[in-house]
Amino acid sequence: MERNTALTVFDSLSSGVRLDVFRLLVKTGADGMVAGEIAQALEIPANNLSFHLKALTQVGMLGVTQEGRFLRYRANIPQMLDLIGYLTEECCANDPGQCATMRAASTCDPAVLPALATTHTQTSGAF
Amino acid sequence: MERNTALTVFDSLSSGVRLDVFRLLVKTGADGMVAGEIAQALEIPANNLSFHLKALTQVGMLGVTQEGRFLRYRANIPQMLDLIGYLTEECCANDPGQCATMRAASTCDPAVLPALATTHTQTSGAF
DNA sequence: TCAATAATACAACGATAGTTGAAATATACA
DNA sequence: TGTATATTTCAACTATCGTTGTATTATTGA
Repeated sequence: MERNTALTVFDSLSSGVRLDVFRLLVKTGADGMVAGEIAQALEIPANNLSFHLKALTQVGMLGVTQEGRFLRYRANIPQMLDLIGYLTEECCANDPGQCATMRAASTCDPAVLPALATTHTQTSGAF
Repeated sequence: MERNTALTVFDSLSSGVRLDVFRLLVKTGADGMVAGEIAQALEIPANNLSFHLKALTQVGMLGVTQEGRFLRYRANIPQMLDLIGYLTEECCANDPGQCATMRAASTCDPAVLPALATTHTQTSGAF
């Protein structure tokens, strides 16, 4: 992923409305949701939601398909993964052993995620 | 991770300076870097860098330790993992099979990352 | 103690983002 | 064709962010 893409994506996720929308669509996966359904689920005025859907779509985090007079939005999971890859790039260049527990992150398995916070300890003790 | 924490973290990563700083410190891992080294590496005026270091520290993405008159900054890797977990939460609630290739994301192994973009295809064909 | 260095704090300016209300486009159905 | 619905577009206002220049704090070493 290019630096500027990552910047626009992070910016797109720094709004409460857009973060809620994206996470909702991550959960629905390939099914996606129609704009009206999203507005109803998150209780956001249609025009305001439209503003944020456009922003998310322009940065590539959402895809759209028309269904009659409805617009169906879907999360762009591959781009989300690219973003994660960009952020974690060379994260353990100096000490590969430090990264052992990071391998399991960004998983869909809820059983794996809770363990991360406790198993991954920094050697510096700064936190 | 709480919603508001995720928001402030995403906001902190939506600035070019801060994204560069954080990625640099991710690479140095537990060693971290002194403020002056970061300023030199990224060619950023000291006062401006200080502004962004403070922002990153306040949202918990960086940790600081004093070494004489130097301040050493380190990336908060566990929080980065929490953020990734928050973003990808329940990402495949409806179809666990879709998530198979996502398991490998957020890894430190450079051999794994390039494969993600090609192996993970959406069933919708929207992208 | 005094000078030099590392880093932060403050003030001010210009630029950009988010929300709201009103209007417009486009599709569906009678 | 005409009306209702889904969604977007536009204008305007407020609020917030990032950079720069200047001043300040804190630590080191003579």
